[in-house]
Amino acid sequence: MSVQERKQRERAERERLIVTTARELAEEQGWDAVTTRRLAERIEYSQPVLYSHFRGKREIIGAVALEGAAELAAELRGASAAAEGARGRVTALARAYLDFAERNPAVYDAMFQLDGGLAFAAEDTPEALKEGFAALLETLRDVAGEGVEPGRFTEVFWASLHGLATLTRAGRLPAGDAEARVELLVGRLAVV
Amino acid sequence: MSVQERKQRERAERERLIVTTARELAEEQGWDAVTTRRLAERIEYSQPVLYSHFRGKREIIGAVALEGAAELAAELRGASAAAEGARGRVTALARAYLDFAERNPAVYDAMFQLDGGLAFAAEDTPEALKEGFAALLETLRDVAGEGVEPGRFTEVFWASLHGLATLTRAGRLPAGDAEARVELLVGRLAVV
DNA sequence: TCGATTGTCTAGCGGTGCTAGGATCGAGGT
DNA sequence: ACCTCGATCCTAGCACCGCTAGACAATCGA
Repeated sequence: MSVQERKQRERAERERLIVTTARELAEEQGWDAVTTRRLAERIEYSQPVLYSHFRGKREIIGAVALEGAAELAAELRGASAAAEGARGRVTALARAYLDFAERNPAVYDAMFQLDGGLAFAAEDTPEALKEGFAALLETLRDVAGEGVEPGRFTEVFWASLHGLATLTRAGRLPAGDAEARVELLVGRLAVV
Repeated sequence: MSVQERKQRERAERERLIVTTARELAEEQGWDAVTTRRLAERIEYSQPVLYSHFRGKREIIGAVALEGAAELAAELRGASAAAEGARGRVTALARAYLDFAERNPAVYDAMFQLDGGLAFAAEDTPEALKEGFAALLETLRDVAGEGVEPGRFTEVFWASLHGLATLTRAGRLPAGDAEARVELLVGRLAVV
């Protein structure tokens, strides 16, 4: 059965190749440039092989989004763990979130702007997405304040970060004062 | 010169027709359904006439966005003016903003999610967009708090609203608790 | 060694945004 | 009243998109 195992492994590797290539291409030239033809050319296969791994382009975006969600969750946890004090952890968390969005705009788009066919806030929400929310919740629960549900507080805090991330990147907010906005946001929302 | 005037008027009317039809179609079936062919068919002209009014689809989206921005600014001013007290005005403002986004999802997308080719936070930012920001600023300056630049506070507040609006509509946040989130956000951000 | 299965490709479908070039029509001058 | 000519609009088509059917080659089990 070693042959089948090898084939299965090669197949899995190719699937990884597709996802990472899609991500690279998206980061390089934006998601508009990620066409099935270009993607196929980059991985040096024909278009139809993409459809033997994924149902369509949407699912490829979803795979990139999932990969990104896992990374984001890990970075958030790392940033929070490295900081001191409740307030310090929250600030580090917010910085890490915005930093991730800025360093991986295409991945961030795949997660939150584009339709990757992923379910949110539902039963069949993929584990990686729940992990991301959980990573936020763990740190934010300490600063939610009296009588405020940690989950709800996390939603609001997350939404604010998301708004800052998207508006900044779209040029809707002046790029320079990002740090000042974070300070203001954390200072007001977090109850120390 | 009456003939030329009539033609000019008819041309302006047709341009209005294009924009309102694009908006209708987008609200009905989403922006993906707004193709130049469908749009042309609805206004009962051929495709190329669209390009005699707009440089391309992007500019049509931009025109819808501009129209929406003017409406949003007016609604925000109205809501704020109808409420009592600094805190009450801010809450009314936030509700009005989120309400607009929910009632006009396609227009909101045109303004903030899609590329309408509009400049933000720059010199050549269209008047309607500045008006929208100004409408927020007028009410929010009263609750920015000591030593906080009203403009920066408005940016943060706006970003939070934007995050709530987009995440809620994309199903990323549970739909039911919108009001509770607004209360929490306003209660924390606004300094009364 | 041979049939079956698996894997991959070529070619093509209907759709997209956008444009070139020809037909039509009406205003203005003679 | 007619004719010219410019503005206006449409037909047809380009290159590209996501996606798929069907032909073909390679590999496996008997």
